[in-house]
Amino acid sequence: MKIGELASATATKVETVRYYEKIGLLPPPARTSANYRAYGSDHLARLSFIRRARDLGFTLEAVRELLTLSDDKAQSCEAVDGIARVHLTEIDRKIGDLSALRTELDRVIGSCRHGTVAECKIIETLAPRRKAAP
Amino acid sequence: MKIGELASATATKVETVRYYEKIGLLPPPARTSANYRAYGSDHLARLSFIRRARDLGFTLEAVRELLTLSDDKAQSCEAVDGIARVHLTEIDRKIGDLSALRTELDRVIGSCRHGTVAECKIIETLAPRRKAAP
DNA sequence: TTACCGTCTGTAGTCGCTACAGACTCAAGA
DNA sequence: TCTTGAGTCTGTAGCGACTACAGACGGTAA
Repeated sequence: MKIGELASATATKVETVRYYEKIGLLPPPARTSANYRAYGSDHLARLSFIRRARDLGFTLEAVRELLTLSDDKAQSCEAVDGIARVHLTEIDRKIGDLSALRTELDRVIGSCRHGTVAECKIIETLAPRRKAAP
Repeated sequence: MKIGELASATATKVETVRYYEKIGLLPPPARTSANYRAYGSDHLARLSFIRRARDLGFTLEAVRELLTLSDDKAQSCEAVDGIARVHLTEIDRKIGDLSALRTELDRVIGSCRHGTVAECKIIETLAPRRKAAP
């Protein structure tokens, strides 16, 4: 299959496929006589793996590790589990951060009395001239 | 005050302060005879504003808008409120995405039977050879 | 044949910094 | 006085994960 077909089969942009090849995540495929990339089902499987892992928020570096690990079928999957767990912890941290942020931003917005900028509580919160009431 | 003082007063790195100047977010300050940047309280206030807005997750472009708006004190603060609300929506979207991701990743990890990679459910989920049971 | 895709390579841009390299200025201690 | 060491200067390159071109070539249908 050609790069465009592979790309649409995996919901990836053509440029991204070439990028993955460039950084060594996807092996260089054979070429047609016209120098077009010719992919097989192994490429499709590998790219699907990459995209799925990316969708789950793994970094490309983590994806690279997962790919290496998945190549050694006899090995214990502890390392795989470890990577996933680290990633889960990271996601929990991000959710926590964003939730705190949300609360704060909500408070800031809630204080808006829709007057002029001079009396805008949002601006005031961002740039406290004097200490705001606690 | 010198750049290092300004930086530590706002919990910013020196390089970041210079970066903000370069992209026009912070006006170029006066210079000492030794060509050191010499900041005043206006710079401190403006950088504090920037940092606070950044802490709340606004992009630099949004910060730029907020700064422009906050300069016109007579104007209605509707635009300010609007930017904040758009940002809040964005945060809600991110939290939703991450939560869905968390559920999915948790499911994937929960399926790990700690065997070999060949039978690893995590890898299997990422690279479904055949359709997995629903 | 002409139009219009798709593909090729290579490079530069995105965001928000961060990390150098190599030169300077300044203040304090021996 | 000399010498450290820390701070500052400019400029450039790097990060992650793409994305967007430019300019050339290939393939196909009307």
